[in-house]
Amino acid sequence: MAGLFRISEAVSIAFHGMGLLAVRGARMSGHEIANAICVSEAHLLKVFQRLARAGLVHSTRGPGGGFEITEDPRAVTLFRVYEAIEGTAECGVCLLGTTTCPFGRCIFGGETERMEKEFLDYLHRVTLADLSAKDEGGTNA
Amino acid sequence: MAGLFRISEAVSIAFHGMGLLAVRGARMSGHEIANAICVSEAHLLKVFQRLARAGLVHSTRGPGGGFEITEDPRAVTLFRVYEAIEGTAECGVCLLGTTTCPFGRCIFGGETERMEKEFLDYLHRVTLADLSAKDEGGTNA
DNA sequence: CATATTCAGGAATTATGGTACCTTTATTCC
DNA sequence: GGAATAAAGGTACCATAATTCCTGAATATG
Ligand code: FES
Ligand code: FES
Repeated sequence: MAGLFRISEAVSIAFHGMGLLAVRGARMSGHEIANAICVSEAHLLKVFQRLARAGLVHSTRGPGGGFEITEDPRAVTLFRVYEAIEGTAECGVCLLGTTTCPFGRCIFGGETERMEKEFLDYLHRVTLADLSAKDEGGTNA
Repeated sequence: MAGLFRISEAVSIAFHGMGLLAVRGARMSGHEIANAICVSEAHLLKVFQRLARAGLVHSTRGPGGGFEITEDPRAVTLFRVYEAIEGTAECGVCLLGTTTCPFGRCIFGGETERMEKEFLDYLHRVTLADLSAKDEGGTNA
């Protein structure tokens, strides 16, 4: 049940919701989105609230309202979505903070840093358009 | 301040503490270890309690007591330390659970799974002895 | 045997993340 | 125009996990 990456349910909801919006290409209400991805509507709403504040989606109130992606999905990286929810993701030098270490240098010797960077690069590279492209049998970076 | 990997402070303490014990090769009290790695003594004690229960260290009470590694450091992988603290670390198929997904297949297309596996492999590969070996030739506290 | 030292275990506290509920805005239909 | 309804915004609450604190038990020492 673990999951080695620090992906909260909130981020997962953001990825899935944004991906869905990108595929549909049309405005959807929070209720619709939550139903489509089988997730708590309350939580999804809160997540999209943050996405809206970050400017990644535009929200419209009232009947017929909902959320729509503001930019071209090809221009929106997963990293921006992640950042909107979790705040800035720095991949530090070490797994622990940079507090004084009993070892001269980091005992992980930069290996973990490299792997973190790899994940970060992935988030930077993949866009919402890539996600929807996957659904059409296409390939992906 | 983020850190992409789900490494709690507890695990970080376990890695550093065990690494230190491996380097020293001698019994150390919780107080000593905590001071050496600049970390809450209360928390370290709690962490080592779990390591003791998992059989990774042997604890001795009373004056002169403390903790010592039970096995050859070359035989103890970081994964076993991680597992002793966090419980079994499964790297699931997707970042979200396996609940119904709006997309036909996982939108991450196995990339994230591969990266999780890579990290897991790293934890399986590196032993406490490797950590101390890194220290040879470097400065140490 | 008294006493100091050190870990064990659980209780209390704090922090985080998720949920429920009420408020505001906008549309639609009389 | 006003009432009713649909939808997002915001706040307060709750659950769970992480951390600290406190008391007790074991062991060495004089
Ligand atoms: S900071 Fe201690 S090992 Fe990296
Ligand atoms: S389960 Fe939905 S994308 Fe992986």
